[in-house]
Amino acid sequence: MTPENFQLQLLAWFDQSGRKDLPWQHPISSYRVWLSEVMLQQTQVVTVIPYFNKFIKRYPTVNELANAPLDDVLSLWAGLGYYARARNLHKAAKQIAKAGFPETLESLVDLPGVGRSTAGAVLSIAFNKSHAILDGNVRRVLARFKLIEGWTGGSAVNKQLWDISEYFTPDARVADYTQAIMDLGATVCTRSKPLCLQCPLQSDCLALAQDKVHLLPTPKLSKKIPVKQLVFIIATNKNGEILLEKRPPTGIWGGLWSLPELENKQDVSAWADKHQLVIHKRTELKVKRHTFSHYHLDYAPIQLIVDSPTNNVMEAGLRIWYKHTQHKNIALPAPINQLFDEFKEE
DNA sequence: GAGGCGTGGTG
DNA sequence: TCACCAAGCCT
Repeated sequence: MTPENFQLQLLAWFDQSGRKDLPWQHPISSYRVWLSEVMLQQTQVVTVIPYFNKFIKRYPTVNELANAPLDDVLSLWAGLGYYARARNLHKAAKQIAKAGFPETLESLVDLPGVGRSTAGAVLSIAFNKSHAILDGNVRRVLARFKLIEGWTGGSAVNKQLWDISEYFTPDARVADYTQAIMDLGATVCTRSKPLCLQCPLQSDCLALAQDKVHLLPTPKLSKKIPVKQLVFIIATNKNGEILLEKRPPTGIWGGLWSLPELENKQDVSAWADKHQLVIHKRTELKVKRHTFSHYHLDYAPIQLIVDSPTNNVMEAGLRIWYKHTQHKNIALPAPINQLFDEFKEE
């Protein structure tokens, strides 16, 4: 199938069945497309929509995002995951505010958090410039259409797919084309139960012809992920406030606020002594599991009712007493938020 | 190249 | 309950 034919079929399908009412499509701007593409990294559309709307409401322009404190940005991002994206977004916004919005592949990839595929998406969708993308949807569509076997993350297969993606990317109507091929992957050429009978490319799809659609793209060999254990301290003072700690700027939940952590529950009293807290009551809650992409976390919440001396100066900026029943404008990891929600019900 | 980095939905 | 998955990027 020629690229022209491929594009024609895809665009005709898009005009009929593509998604044209996503929040970042009205209106289209470089800032809105960039923001949405970063949020959509490894994240589904339905999850992103409310976060995108919150961000646009709070930060209508990139300048307002650039001038916001990182803590505020993280608090809006809380729950969306992969928090390096928020930290990079903020850093990139500052660069854009100073130097203007980049309009070339090289300058876009220079932004933190923007790789080749995100850059291609911004250039094609926001500027209608002819650049290819290779996200999960496009990988799946192209791997099937051209019957490319082998894990698509491997360098050889990866290069092959980029070449194919560039080969099919048109000069005209690139914005629609890019949206079209992603939409096709998201709604027709899905990982499980693909709707091949509705596909505009079915007549030339090699995987369909050989009945190998369900085998492609080849999944990565899965490894067993480890289990880590720790104790979360829920220390509540007489004002009903809970002690929170600021996490390091990088690593898991980087830059967010979380509960103090201990390796095991024998360390609780030593921990309390260290922070000059007198324990009045101690309750061990049921162990729960939170699963990350790369490990399981089995955490045992231990609730402590404590007295803390007046003027108990916490390390500046790294510890706070937090009223979880009130304002929520603080960045908490999802499982911590869930834990607090359970408390509120009582 | 391989591993770190979230979360919620699904079968 | 559990493995797997979804619009990747960075080190």
